Amino acid sequence: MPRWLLHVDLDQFQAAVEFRRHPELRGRAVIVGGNGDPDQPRKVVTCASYPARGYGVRAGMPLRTAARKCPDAVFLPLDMATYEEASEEVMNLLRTFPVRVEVLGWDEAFLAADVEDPERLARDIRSAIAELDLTCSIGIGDNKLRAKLATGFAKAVGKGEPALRGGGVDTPPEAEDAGGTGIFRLTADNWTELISHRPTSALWGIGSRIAKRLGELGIESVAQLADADRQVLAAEFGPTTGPYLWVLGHGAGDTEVVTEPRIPVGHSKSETFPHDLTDRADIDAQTARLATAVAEEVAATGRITHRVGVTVRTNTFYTRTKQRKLPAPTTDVAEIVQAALQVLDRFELDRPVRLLGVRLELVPE
DNA sequence: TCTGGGGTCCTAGGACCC
DNA sequence: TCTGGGGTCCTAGGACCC
Repeated sequence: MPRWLLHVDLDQFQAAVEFRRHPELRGRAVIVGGNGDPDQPRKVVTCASYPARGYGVRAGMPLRTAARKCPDAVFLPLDMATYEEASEEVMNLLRTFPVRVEVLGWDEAFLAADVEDPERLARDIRSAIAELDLTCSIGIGDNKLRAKLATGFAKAVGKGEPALRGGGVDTPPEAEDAGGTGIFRLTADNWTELISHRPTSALWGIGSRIAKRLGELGIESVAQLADADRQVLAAEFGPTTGPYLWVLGHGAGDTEVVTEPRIPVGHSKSETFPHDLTDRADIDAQTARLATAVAEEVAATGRITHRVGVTVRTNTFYTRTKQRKLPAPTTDVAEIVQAALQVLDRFELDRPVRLLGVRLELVPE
């Protein structure tokens, strides 16, 4: 039987979870983010319901901007614990199917399935998820890249979303044929037709920076990337990244699905303060607080820290990170806090501080 | 309308050692 | 006196993703 990759992506996840306990909000413009106060500065939209997106509200947008674009929206505070629980529920449901599941985030997973009819499997999965009062879109592909991009087409159906980043709002004819099922298949057979004319930024793994640098090499479209000289790409982007970009252009990619949870390589905590910090004692105290919290969380997992990094963002948004290897790996919270303060001390700290962050890197298990 | 929080991986340059 | 390369560790910074 052929091996298929499915990419399952929950629709408007945090908003959808909120709808389960606030059914009266279904179909309304709902914006989840911050503490639920649209006037809260320096907080952004985590998830906007589809009706809210109709007003131009997007994830990552300041809450105040969202409030202006959509004054009638209902603003809800983030409730991470509830989303995490809902995510677990979904992932466990996916594991009941004859598939191997790789969790990609709270609202996404890759599935490897050996089946003849992947659309039928996808329909069954969508029905099961509907039983949880949630909906999802499913991309079907012959590798992870194509499955992931297929989800963009699946979402475009009936929701009026752009099919792909930078890809415009055109919906492929096949998607129309699918009748708004929220399922789409992208393979080597339709890759060229659907993807090759799109900008390189439509690819998963190519962001705005790399797209810009490719553009400077005269490479704008996916087709041009596929035809590019690998030597040139390697010279510009390095021996690993360069050839990898070329592979992306061909729609080739990984098919391996890793079911084991990934072992974290680090753990961090950062905070943007409602008002900039100018007092050195405050900056020290906040750094110590973040370091304590993150060190305690790491200690609770039994992992050992061997590097400590501190990030400082000033009011001009200038952001820098410094880090230090510890003399010896440790789980001692006080030692980690001291190390963080010593790293902090290497910064100039001559401007108001907007954000502080502490990151611990962990000894591999 | 000023721009969140939590991750991963790659690259480059200097130090240091053989 | 002057000059090799290779390998590894360390830090800074960049880029991507959800």
